Amino acid sequence: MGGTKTDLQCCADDLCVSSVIDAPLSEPEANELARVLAALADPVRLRLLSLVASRTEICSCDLEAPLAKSQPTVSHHTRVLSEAGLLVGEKRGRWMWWSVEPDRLAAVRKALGA
Amino acid sequence: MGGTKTDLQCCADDLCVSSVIDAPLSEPEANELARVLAALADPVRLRLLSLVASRTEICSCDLEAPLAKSQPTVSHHTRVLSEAGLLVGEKRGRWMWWSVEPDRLAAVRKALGA
DNA sequence: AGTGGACATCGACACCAGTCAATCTACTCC
DNA sequence: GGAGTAGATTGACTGGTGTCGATGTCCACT
Repeated sequence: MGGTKTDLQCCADDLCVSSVIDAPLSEPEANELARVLAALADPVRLRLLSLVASRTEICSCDLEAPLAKSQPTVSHHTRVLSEAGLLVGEKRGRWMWWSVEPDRLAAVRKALGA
Repeated sequence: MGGTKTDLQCCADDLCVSSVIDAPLSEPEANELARVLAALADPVRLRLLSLVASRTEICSCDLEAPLAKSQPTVSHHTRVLSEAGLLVGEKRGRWMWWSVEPDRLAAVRKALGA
């Protein structure tokens, strides 16, 4: 398993060559962009992302209470977000510290029509 | 059933008061944003949206071939996108003409962190 | 009025995604 | 080493979603 950030990127930090409204998307471009958007298209994950961003760094154990979700559920959502490249985790001691990947979110915005 | 664009908008054209990375989202904000993102999080709908944008206006019947989907499936996807406020349809004669709602996409970008 | 075409709706199917209890793994501290 | 804790993983359940054939509805044109 590992950090499967993305296999289908066209360019370095971009999700597609141009934006959705600029030119018809190819199927691979649409698939990859849809993958990242699907990671964002969940209320719990959006709140999780905004919680991480609000502190620049946060531990998994400090997410359960504000999200009102069980530990496996929180672990599931952090995994989805990190596999989408939106979150990066670093294990320090017993704790997992999460921070946002701002470039990735910027790439989504750009793909959605700069 | 009418154009249920959104019931939870905070401001006029915004999906949330500030962006995801600026402050923790409230649950209603997260729900509404997730709804729009879910409409975008499908490869077929992304390609559909980019097809409509590429011609500024397109008829439903001209979407089946490039998308390689059946007529009911195309109808389903246009419905999802229009209920999310991303597409607007106008029936002229026998044909349904679709165009994009650029403000709505801009609101999504803004919600994703200006 | 009747025919044909464009689109919406319905029903059914398969597949995927969110959730949590239970369990496993790995690390810290005594 | 042993106990306790943070987090990942597994398995099962449930609800939602993409897809299409069949059918319904509305419009245009003869």
